[in-house]
Amino acid sequence: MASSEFIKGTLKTIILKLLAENKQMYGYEISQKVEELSGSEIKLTYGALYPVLYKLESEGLLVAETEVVDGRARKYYSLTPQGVELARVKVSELQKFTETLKNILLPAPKISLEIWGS
Amino acid sequence: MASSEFIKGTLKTIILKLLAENKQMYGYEISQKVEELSGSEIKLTYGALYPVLYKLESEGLLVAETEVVDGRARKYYSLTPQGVELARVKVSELQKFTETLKNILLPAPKISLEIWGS
DNA sequence: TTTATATATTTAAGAAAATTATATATACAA
DNA sequence: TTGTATATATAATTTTCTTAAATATATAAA
Repeated sequence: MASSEFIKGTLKTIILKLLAENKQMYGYEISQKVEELSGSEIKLTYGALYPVLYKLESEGLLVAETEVVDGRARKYYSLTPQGVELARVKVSELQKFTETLKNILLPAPKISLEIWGS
Repeated sequence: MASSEFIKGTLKTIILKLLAENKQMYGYEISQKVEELSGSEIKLTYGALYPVLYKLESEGLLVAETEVVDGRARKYYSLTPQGVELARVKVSELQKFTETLKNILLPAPKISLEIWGS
């Protein structure tokens, strides 16, 4: 599983957003969903995904519930009220950040004196 | 100097972009420019900025030239041809990534059966 | 039947990247 | 002489991610 170098710092927010949207998801499902939504551009590594889930759980932002489906164990995660609120804040912050980034990455405005002079 | 957690992974690209745009900049100037362009949202820490500049230099992506201005030393950096090319590629990749992120962060489309049924 | 593929979680080891903190040095204004 | 702004450098630490490997089940193909 390869991934874009740019996810760094955004992973937690992406996970919170997906859980806010879907109420209940398991780890594997989250990684599939991110791949789908990104047109295969972003592929979460499990080594990154699961530790983030455990950390969010330890911080009381989500709760886990294990179920056995088709003979395989699945751990469903869902946001606590604090998790819902953090998702709201983080998504908003990240949206603002991407707007800022856009401004920085915009081609430099080439102000031509000839326009002003003509 | 505090900073948004989201810069992680984008710092190198931001620096390359600014240098591609301005031909010649020194470290302090880069940090000021990022603060200005981001409306003070992003504040680079020097502990992050300078090591990135040294690494880019060691990779042959930029060259440094020290000048003394007003009794203080300044190190001006400018891109090599390889640096110019990498800036082009990285900016393009990051723009694509922000578009992808936007799609993920978009509020979930709420498809109502009632619309289809009415 | 055994091989490959897909599903699903866990975790260790290491690398990369950033934060925090500190040091050094000059100019200038209060 | 004190504080603020300018300017670079770097060490120590922490965070975060990648890479890799282990475990386990279901199912389809060969």
